[in-house]
Amino acid sequence: MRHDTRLSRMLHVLVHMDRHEGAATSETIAAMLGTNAVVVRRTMAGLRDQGYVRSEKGHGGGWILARPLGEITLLGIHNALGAPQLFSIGLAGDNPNCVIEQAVNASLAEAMHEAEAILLAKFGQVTLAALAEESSKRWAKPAHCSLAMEHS
Amino acid sequence: MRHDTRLSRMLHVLVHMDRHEGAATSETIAAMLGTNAVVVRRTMAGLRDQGYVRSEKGHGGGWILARPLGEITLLGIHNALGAPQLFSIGLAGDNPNCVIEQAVNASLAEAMHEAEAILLAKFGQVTLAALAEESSKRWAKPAHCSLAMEHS
DNA sequence: GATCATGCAACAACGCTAGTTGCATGATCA
DNA sequence: TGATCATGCAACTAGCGTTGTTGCATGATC
Repeated sequence: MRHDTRLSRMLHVLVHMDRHEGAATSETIAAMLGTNAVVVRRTMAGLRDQGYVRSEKGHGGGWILARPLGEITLLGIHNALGAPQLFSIGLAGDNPNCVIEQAVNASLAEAMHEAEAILLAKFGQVTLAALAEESSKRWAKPAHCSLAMEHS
Repeated sequence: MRHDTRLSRMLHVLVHMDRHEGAATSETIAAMLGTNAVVVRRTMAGLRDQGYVRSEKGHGGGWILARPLGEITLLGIHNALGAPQLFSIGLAGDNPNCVIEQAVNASLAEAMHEAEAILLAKFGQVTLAALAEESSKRWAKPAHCSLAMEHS
C-alpha cells in the first residue's frame, strides 16, 4: 500500500519558503521535490484556497507565504490538502445486514477514531514556527535543499 | 487512496467459522466476501502460519478454526496478515540531508507513532469472543451471510 | 510585444492490489 | 484403484488511482 507524502513534502516546502527571498516558482519547488511543476501547482492550489500561500504570475512570480509560520499548524495543512484518509486499513461493507460484520466494524472504527483524534490533536498543536526553530536549534546549520541554495 | 479491508473481512470470516459446522471451503468464503477463492487462500495462509486456522484437503475439507475465539485478538490477526501499514500518509525522503525535512518528519513520525501505539493497544485488548458476544447481545438475531446460511 | 509564470483540462504512464488461470498435491469416497 | 474435491503455488492479466506530461489560455513584468 503506497503512502501519501504530500503533507510531509508541503510542510518542508513551506518552511523553506519562509527563508526564501521573493517568490519560489513551481519549477524550483518541483526540482527540490524531484517531481513535476504541474503536480506542485495542483497541490499548492489547496493551500492557496485556504489562505496559506499566494501565487503571482509573470516575471518574479511564483509562490509566497501568506501567513507567518507561527500561524500554520500541521493540522491546517493537512486539511488544506483535502484532509485525506489517514488510515490505510478500512472497513468491509460486503454484508451490511450481517450483525457480525457490524460488530467487527464497530470495534475497528472505535479504535481508529480514537487514534485519529489523538493524531489530529497532535497535528493541531505543532506550528511550522516550532519546526523551523527545532531544526535550527538541533543542528545549527543551514538547510541544504535546492530551494535553499542561497543559504548554503 | 484505497484502503485495505482484509483485517475487517478476515475477522468477520473467523467469527462465522466458529458458528459453522465442519470446514468452510475457500469457495464458500469467497462467495460470502464477493471475491475469489485464490485470494481467500492467499490471505488465510498468513493466519494458518500463525496457528489461527487449519486447512484440510479433500472431501469435506476447507478451513477450520484452530483456536477458541477468546484467544484471538484483533492485533493477532493484524500481525498474521503481515502487519500492513496502518497509515496512508508517509514521510518524504527526497532530501535526507536537509535539517528541515528531518525536523518535519521527526514531528510527523512522533505523532504517528503515538497514534499507532494506541491503536495497536486497542486491537490487542479486543478478542473475537467479545465481538461474537457483542453481536449476539445487541441484535439477538442470527447473522445472515452466505457462510451462515444454515443459521438463518 | 516578448518573456515568464500560473491555471486548467485532457491524456499517458506507472505501480499496486485483486483477480484469474493452470497445474500439482493430497485426502476422501465409491 | 480411480474419480472427485479441495488446497498450494506460481505466473499472468486486469482494473484503479495517482503521478507525470502536454498543450493552450491568462495575466504580469520587463
